[in-house]
Amino acid sequence: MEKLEVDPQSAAAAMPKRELPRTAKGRRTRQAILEAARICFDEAGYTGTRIQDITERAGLSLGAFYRYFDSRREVLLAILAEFFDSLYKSSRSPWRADDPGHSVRETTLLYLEGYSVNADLYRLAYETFLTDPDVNRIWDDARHMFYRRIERSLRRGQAAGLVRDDVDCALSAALLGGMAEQYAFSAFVVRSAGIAFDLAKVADEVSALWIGGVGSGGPN
Amino acid sequence: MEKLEVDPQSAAAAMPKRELPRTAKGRRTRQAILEAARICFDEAGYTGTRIQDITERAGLSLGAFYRYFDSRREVLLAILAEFFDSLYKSSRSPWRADDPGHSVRETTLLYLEGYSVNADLYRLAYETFLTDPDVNRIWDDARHMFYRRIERSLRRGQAAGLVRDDVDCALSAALLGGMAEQYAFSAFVVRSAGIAFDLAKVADEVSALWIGGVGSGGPN
Amino acid sequence: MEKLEVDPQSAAAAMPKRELPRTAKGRRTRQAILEAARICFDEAGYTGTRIQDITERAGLSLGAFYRYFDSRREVLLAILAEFFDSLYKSSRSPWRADDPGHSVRETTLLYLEGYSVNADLYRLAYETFLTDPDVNRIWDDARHMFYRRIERSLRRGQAAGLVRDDVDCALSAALLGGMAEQYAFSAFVVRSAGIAFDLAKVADEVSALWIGGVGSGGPN
Amino acid sequence: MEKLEVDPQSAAAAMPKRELPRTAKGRRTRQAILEAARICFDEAGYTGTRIQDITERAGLSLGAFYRYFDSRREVLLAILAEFFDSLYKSSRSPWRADDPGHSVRETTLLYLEGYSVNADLYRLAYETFLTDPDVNRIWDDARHMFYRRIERSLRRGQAAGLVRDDVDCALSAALLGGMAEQYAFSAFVVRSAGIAFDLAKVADEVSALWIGGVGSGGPN
DNA sequence: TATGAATGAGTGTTCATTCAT
DNA sequence: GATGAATGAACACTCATTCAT
Repeated sequence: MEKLEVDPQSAAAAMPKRELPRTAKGRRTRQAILEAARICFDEAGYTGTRIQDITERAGLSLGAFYRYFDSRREVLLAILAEFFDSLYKSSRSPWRADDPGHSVRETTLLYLEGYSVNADLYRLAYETFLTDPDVNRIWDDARHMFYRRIERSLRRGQAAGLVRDDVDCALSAALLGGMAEQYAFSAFVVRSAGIAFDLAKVADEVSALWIGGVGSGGPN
Repeated sequence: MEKLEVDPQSAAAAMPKRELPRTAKGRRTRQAILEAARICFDEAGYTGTRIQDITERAGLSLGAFYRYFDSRREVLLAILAEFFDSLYKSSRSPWRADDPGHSVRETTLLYLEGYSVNADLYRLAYETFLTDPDVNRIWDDARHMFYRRIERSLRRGQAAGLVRDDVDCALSAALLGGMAEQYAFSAFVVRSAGIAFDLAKVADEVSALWIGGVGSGGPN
Repeated sequence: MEKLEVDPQSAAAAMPKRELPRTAKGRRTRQAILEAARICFDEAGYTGTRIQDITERAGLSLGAFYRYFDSRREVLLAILAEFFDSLYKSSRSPWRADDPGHSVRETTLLYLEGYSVNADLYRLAYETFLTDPDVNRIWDDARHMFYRRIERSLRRGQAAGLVRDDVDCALSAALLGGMAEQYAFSAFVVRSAGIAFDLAKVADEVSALWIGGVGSGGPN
Repeated sequence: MEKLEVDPQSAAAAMPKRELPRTAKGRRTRQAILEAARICFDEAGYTGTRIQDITERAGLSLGAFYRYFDSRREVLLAILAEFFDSLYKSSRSPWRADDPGHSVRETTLLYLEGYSVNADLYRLAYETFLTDPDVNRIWDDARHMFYRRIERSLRRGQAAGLVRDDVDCALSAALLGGMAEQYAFSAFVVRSAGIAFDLAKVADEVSALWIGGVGSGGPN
């Protein structure tokens, strides 16, 4: 049943792939460019990064870039596509039906920690999604995969009598999921001074709000 | 007591003010530039808008721009500062202590509607806040004013026994407020196909989650 | 009857005209660029001329170029279109029906002299017509206007019994016209050492071949 | 007497020869490059062809090119030199002194057909002769060999009383030869829509103009 | 002999900004 | 106040050529 999540329209699949370099040296160079680009984007932002900045950091000449990518944008997409793709794959935490609160806490904590570690990529996505339809799409796909997982949990909860019947699972999933997402945004992207809590505490609070918010008041 | 909200660091106040034009004609021209810029930013994004695009749309020569602004960025800040400033002033909906659910619903709906109407400005903020510290600051200020209002409500609720005592009001305020904000983001900025609900229904659901999430189960 | 020659598809008319500069200064600058370009193209060829060469020779900064033209190619077309257009207008030498030999000599001499004076533009055309369809077209149009004039003369000659009836006027016009054109090509474009005759002598010989070649042997 | 035609300055002889590859495989590769280049030049023009285009079409790596040629220009010269050299050798059609008209017709037709078959190479020559002195020279040499053959015929004609004594043989040869050359240019290089006659008919008309143009009116 | 990775000078083009009118 | 011409730094991208394997 989980197979439905293997979206054939997945992020990476949609890229206009230029075939990978044949030699090992070429593959190493391509990788070096990607890594250098990620660092440059993090330091100076996407707009603030020139192609030459990337190649310089990678210890390459300017021209080398164009053997592997057509444009700065293509690097951006390669980086983000791979990242969002990895989210598809890695977002598997076991769900304990007997203890939803624990599961929510666990999932939320993992999510926040993952976000924190990759905050530079989220920042990159925020900087570019408005002007790049492809970024917008692959990111939104990832987001909805995340929401759909919550939605399925809510439905299971309704079936088990743990979740109120009047809850609209799709909408609530977006709202509940958005809670953690927006928190991460404020904390790790905006880096707002006003939002600096311990992640475990945040996960606890999210879990409490969630359970209370949708819970039937029945056995939880 | 509301005086605390009159932030001396308020958005508009922080702008490096060039004094307004003396003549009425000058003021009209300045305004025309601002309006043209907002349209251009909406159509082509901030990065995609050249100063000449703005003056052309305003029916002016390129040189005219520099009589009123030093740079495109200054226009951006003038537009966003004024907008976020207006949020400070307009966000006053009466709070009915006897019916928190109604108040949350009402406030949320107003928020979403206001977001929807000014979605172009939120988009503009999303495009620029990462590369422009001033945008980041004035936007984050506005956001926290919003969160602090929620926080105060929660504290009042705790005092009245309506809100569980173990709720961390500051954190929960951010989480609950973020729920609506993230929804608006998905719906009006990302314009995600997967997020298209009736705003009233969203407000209802937000209210339900909210009340359930923090409610003491006592008289609500 | 001559109005038929006013080809509405004329060269200059087909150009994607960017409107001329409004101010006198602007018009002078545009003209300076055209003149500088013509010299550069003459000295270094079209391919050997960089846009910066043009602006430097015109005493302008590089950026100035783009206020008046979108590309080097546009300058090329402006120069050649105007030139071939002027050929349309200037190619009017009176025809003396009583002395065709004289008329041919006269017309040929004018043609060769005009070619010689503008040899740089013909060279420019030869360098570019194969890669630029517009150059090919406007030049071919000019050439055929030239051929059609000969064709009309031949038809008049046939009507007057001066030209053999079995002469195919259209084909012969191209062949006879081509004689002078190819001579000019060798002499002024190729600058072949083997082709250096006095132009008056060439005109004489062309006339003799022409009259003999198509003449009926009747009263000429 | 024909020895005069063995031009010691002959085209191919003037090339800065890099010795041919030793192995059979090497010779095949070199030939493959030449053939690929000819096709590329035909399809995209000389300017529009990159060295990589050539090697790709030849099924080789980019680096392979430099084992056989130093530059794109050298390939160009190799192709054109060989072609114009072959013209030297092949342009031998028997001359029937008793029937000059037939001979002219025959020679002209062969010339036009040969031009038509190798139109791509003539186009290549037209694209490059202005910027490449070597192309200019080897082509002009070929052209003048062609003219000199006509000139000799005219002299023989004068000796035989078939050609008017006042004809300047050298000049007339260029003019008469130019007639066919210019026709071929219009038809096969410019590909002008206005010039599409049957080649046999063109040869007929050329012959008629030629005989009439220089003929003494004596026994022809 | 052949490969394909790497180089870097060269050039077109954009666009914020200044300035004379 | 307004115009539009002029500037020039900045950057993307190309491609002939070299070289290690």
